[in-house]
Amino acid sequence: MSESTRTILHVDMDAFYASVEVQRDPSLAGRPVIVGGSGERGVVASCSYEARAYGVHSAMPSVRARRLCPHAVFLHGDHDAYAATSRRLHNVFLSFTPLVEGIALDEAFLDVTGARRLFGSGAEVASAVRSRVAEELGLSCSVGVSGTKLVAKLASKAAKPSAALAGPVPGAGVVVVPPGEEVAFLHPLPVDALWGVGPATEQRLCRLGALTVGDLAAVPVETLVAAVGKALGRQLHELAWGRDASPVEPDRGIKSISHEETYERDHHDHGPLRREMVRMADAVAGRLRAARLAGRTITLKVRFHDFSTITRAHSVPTPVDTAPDIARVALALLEEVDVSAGVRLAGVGVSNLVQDGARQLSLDGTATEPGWEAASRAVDDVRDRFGAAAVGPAALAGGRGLDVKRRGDTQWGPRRRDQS
DNA sequence: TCTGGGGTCCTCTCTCAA
DNA sequence: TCTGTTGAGAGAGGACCC
Repeated sequence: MSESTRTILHVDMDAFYASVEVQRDPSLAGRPVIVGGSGERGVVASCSYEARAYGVHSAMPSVRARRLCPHAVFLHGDHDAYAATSRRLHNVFLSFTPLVEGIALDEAFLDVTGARRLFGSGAEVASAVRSRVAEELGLSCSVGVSGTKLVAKLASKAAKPSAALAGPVPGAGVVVVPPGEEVAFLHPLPVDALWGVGPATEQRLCRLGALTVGDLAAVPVETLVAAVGKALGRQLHELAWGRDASPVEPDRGIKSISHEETYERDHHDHGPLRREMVRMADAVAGRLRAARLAGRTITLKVRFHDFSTITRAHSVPTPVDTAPDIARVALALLEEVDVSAGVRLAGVGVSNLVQDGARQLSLDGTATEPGWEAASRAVDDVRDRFGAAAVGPAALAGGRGLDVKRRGDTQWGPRRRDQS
């Protein structure tokens, strides 16, 4: 099927986390709501359009958001609730097409090329999706329609509501960029609208005189490659001319699983960081087993007081999925790092993943630490029945106790001390 | 303004083996 | 046996995305 005949939707929920919170507590409707980390090192994950009217936006430090909008309702967020809503959303999408590629909890690409006979034109499918999301979830979304993923995504952005002090101004809801009009749609946009252009690349493109996508399209591909590298240079050249044949991929496998945490106060000794390694290894191991995965490469991440960040990785011969196996490597890597300057963030990740059943046996015919595997499954069973804090590594007993971090618990930075 | 957490991908460098 | 080349793989870090 040729690229021009594809019909791709990009569906993007409007202020997703904040909207779910308003749904859970209707008294928040019409008020500025900010979801994110509440501590001094937290950031905004999502905010309502009422908060955006004061200049608040996602990824903004919470301290600054509080200054801009002191009367806002600050919520720490509930990842599990957002994930549950996201699953219902995904089911709505699947009722239109099996070709659904989730990008995040609140957005997805849908290839509805095969659904047009049943549901009508791209614009009609988009309207139907919006209506179904509103009916079944009580939430609003914006939809972009085009023949390519990039343009569909930019179109959904153009369809969004906007913020104003008098209240949110509704957007178009659906924006369609018909075949043949992609270049005219793209060229007036700033270069950072393109995938792969962040602050660093934008600077380099600026030096070439490319401020808009149209400017960029006029730059010879060899010049682009020399400026930003082979892969990105070629990709930007194609995107600037509206060429993007990347398919909607429903099953993009997980490549890595990691856990990291920013601390309210810097750590200057190995002691507390060793406990953190054990705690995070336990959390990562639990998620690996839940996904029936194991991994060979364990990576330690450390961010220092001055925000400089290092990673140290080590690969083991046999894929692992138990906390002791992961912690052993992470602790060995940690010992090689001088932490005296102050560590604001530490993290543990596992990559080079294989399906649990595909794990190879070591030379003596056994997987690593068979005893730990049985113990880990038992821990999973206990946690399924009694909660994450019911059981944990002995090394964590006392102190912070069995405060085993699960995904999303401190997703947006440390909490304020006056919050539990 | 002072920067979270969870990811992916790319590039560069180094090492090791053929 | 020694040296040079080449390619693969691992590790580190940067950039980007949501």
